[in-house]
Amino acid sequence: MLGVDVYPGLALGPQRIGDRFYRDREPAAHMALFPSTCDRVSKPPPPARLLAPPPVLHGEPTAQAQKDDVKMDLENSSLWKQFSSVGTEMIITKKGRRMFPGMKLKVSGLNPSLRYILLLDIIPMDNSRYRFQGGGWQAVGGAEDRLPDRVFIHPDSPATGAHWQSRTVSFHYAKLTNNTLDTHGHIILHSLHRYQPRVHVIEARDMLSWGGGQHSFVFPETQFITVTAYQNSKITELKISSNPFAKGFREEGMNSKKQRDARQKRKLADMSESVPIGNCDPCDSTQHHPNITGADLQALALASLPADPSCRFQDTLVPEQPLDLDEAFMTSQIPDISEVTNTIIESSDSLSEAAFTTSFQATQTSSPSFVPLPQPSPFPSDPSEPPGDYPAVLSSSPTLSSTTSPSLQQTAFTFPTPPSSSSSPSYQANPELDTSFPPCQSQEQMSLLMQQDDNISTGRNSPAKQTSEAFIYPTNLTSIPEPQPALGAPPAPFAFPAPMQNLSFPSQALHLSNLAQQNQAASFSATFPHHSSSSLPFQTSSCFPSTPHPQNLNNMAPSYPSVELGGIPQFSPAGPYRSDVMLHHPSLLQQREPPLPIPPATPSIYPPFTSYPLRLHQDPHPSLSIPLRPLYRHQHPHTQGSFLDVNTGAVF
DNA sequence: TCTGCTTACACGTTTGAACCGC
DNA sequence: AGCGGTTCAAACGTGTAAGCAG
Repeated sequence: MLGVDVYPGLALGPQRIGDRFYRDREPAAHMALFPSTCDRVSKPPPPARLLAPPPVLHGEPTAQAQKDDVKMDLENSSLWKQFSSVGTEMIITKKGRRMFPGMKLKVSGLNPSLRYILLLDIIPMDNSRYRFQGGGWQAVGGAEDRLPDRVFIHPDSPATGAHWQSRTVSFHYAKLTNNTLDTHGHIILHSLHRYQPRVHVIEARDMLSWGGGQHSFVFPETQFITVTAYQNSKITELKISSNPFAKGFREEGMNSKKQRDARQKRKLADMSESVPIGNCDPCDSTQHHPNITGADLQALALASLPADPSCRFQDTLVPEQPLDLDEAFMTSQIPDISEVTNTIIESSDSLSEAAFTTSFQATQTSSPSFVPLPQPSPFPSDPSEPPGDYPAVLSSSPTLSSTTSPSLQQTAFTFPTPPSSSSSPSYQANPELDTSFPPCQSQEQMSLLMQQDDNISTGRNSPAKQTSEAFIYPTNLTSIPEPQPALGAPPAPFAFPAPMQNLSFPSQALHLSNLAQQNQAASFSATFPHHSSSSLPFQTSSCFPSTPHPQNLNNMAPSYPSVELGGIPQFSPAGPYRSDVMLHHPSLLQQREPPLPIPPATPSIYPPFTSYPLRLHQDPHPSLSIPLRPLYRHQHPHTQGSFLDVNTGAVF
């Protein structure tokens, strides 16, 4: 829908033709699975029937909620927060570049016997393009057109809940590229844009009824700005110090600047062949500075980091965007039909969808723009001083949108709600976060920090203290203005299990819709300062939203329509933090409350994003996928994950 | 001239095949 | 023959810097 419905140009572009199954490192395994884009363009897909908006749970989770209380922790959260405190940059290259830090996750709450598919997708944070100016990132214009949406399917998918919960789930094989013609299936992003990764857990009950439940997780500290070359030297230092592949660039490494300079000098000397190389070269790597150690240099690098751990990225709400998953593709990923079917556990009461969104908290500013950062002092005098943070880019924070779909009128609003301390101990005051980067943090301390991170990954430490749980917000889903069938249209040719009766099954391949340019419902946004009050329970967490204080709620970005907050109980300032889970269940369809009043539209320099749920689609011709599934598995016994072009089909 | 992107480069890490011993 | 451990080389990942394009 992105390419076809929203960006027709993309659908017809040359990159569409090349989209095929692709397995990384084995480009020979290209297979056409879905009809060509042109074919699908000529044949409008069946309408998508959306999941009902989930009920917002208040208070203690219900028994139903507990039953499917899927949680996800970001295990290397502390590392992410280090980068986020500076302003994470991700290199994107034509050939594709891995993310660093990677997404290391711990999943819990899954049904051990059910199968799940884990996906990673990356969505733009706003409609802005950024430039690094004055030591900070500044929005300098409108974003480029949205590129083909692709998702990365974890190579273990589908696997049982027991499998996912027994280990750390890592998406480090996922690659980012700026090549719009990429045929490797890497996730295509624009340079100098701001993105937010999302992780989706999709239940795959069996071949024909996957998608019984769905959970999406967003970790605000993982948002980043894409670059082709690092702009912020602090990010470079952090990457070099923490990425094992970049060890060569550390001070003690052979590819350090000192060593490189020495090599270059030697090279020049060899070329001249006239000047003998002596041992007195001050840049020679064989000479050491006895008083400067690697720890000192690293400490100096760390000291230059801002003392305040707050995120460099401000807290724009992550726009919910749908990930339409075509069953034809998803089932093609299931290697053993019988095995899957044997594991079916009919649970008609299980949730069918849960959406979790979150946002970075915002500073106390009404500026909707991303202004230059003040240069952080390497030796801050007052740790409590509000950080020189990025003012918020409040593209959709929070959003309130509704659609006028004749068949399913739904309302969605998204707002930050930090989890409760009881359910998310990782949000407790964390000394590690509090101290952030002491000016003279030693290498030993840093190593310990890293080790803690490793311990988290290996489960040696209590994740409750070391990990960051995904923010879970009560989020109603926005109905996607899919093409609706004409009245009296024939019913769908397939009957699905009860939990899927309210799903839509267009013929589109696995599809991540971008509705940013569709008719948008009104949105409102607000800032959620994270250092506004010492009484806020989560102020010590660098990247966590703070309580939506009424004053701050009133301090909304002027470019966004206002909303009557009193009509939204979740904005009650007295409300405690808690992680709410939204469940989609057919039985709740009839219990939907009327949509919230749409705030009056006001001029906005940042077009608000529509709130996008993760949508499940079922191919009306599932047989297409059957022969390809075992074929794929046989050809790719050692999978490293699958990339999927959600517009045209799967690429591995 | 400036900004952003591509490419070659050198280095370190990862991975898997080959080899060896039990 | 099978298994486990070690070694080694190729592939891969990384940041840097020069060069190019707009």
